[in-house]
Amino acid sequence: MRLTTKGRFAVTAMLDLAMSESDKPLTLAGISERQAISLSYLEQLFSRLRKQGLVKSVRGPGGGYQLAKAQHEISVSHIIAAVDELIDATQCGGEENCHGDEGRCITHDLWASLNSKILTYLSGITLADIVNDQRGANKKASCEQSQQVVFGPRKTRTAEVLS
Amino acid sequence: MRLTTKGRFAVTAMLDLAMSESDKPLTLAGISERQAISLSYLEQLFSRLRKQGLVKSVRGPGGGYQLAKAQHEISVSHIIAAVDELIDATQCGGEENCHGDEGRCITHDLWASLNSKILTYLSGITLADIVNDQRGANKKASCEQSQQVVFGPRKTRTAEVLS
DNA sequence: CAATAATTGACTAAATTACTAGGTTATTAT
DNA sequence: ATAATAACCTAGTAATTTAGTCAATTATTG
Repeated sequence: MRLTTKGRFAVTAMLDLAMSESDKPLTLAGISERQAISLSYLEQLFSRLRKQGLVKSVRGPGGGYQLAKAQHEISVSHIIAAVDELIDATQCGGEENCHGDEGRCITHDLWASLNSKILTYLSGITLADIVNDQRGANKKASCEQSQQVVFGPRKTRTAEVLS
Repeated sequence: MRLTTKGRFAVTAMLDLAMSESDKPLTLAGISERQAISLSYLEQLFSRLRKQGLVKSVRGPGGGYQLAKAQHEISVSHIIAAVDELIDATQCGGEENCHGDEGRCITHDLWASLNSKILTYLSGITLADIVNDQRGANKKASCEQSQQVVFGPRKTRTAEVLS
């Protein structure tokens, strides 16, 4: 399980879909504009999301994308796994290079254990959870109050507007 | 908070240190061999880990690295934050592009909220937790506390094996 | 038919990852 | 002292991933 900006884009786009009150499909062009993600990049992401059965598409005028399942059935881990290439956590491949010396793979197992914990955690968070959480605990959503991570040196590299 | 192979390398290397019974420092060459990570790459990672105060170094023969704190004081999020560049979660930079239309930044906030929850979760898992968990000798399950529900109702979905 | 919007594929710049090479210091053992 | 050790540092580089462009095609609607 990786957690990169690519997955963040996908989650953000899916949240955009989830928050739509309309039962009509939303166009990628609209998502692109609202979330400031390039249209072509969204096309790549939604190609994977569709193949994984997370969204369904409607072609032609009035078309677009809709969630293929209920919000509470789509977890964050589903979305991230759909757009990320999956890599094997163990460098040794799991079998071959390990039996030689005993200590070799212990930390691999430790990481795998942690990894599955993270995966379990993220698979327990659905689109419905996030949307409800936001609607309940928020009265005035604006950008100013987006909480920042409080670790390490905050370099506050202000994101350039990369439209 | 990003979760990449780079962070995984760092966590793996720190686990290697954590599992050492010896009170003597461990060399990067040893970690490199045991964990199959290139020595020079480890040097880069440990340079950051040292500057963040997670490890301490001893130079010269018999030297190497040791944890700078107790195992239960070093969380996974500390390690990952130490080696990763931190990026701004909001694309708009926080101010400029947002006030125009209201819907623009809602999902940004949603993501930021999710992001901080992941961070909270990972900061609740320490090296001691992972090592104890692996040794099977844990009755405390200190990860359980941070696993308590932050969102709404949670369906404990078993993690699919995709990593 | 014309406009819309998904779908596909090939291609590219930029960034990040993972690693190599070659040095310099500080410390220990001989 | 000196030689070996191992951290520390700088620069570069190949491979991969990210993020995006461009150009076509296909299906649907009006």
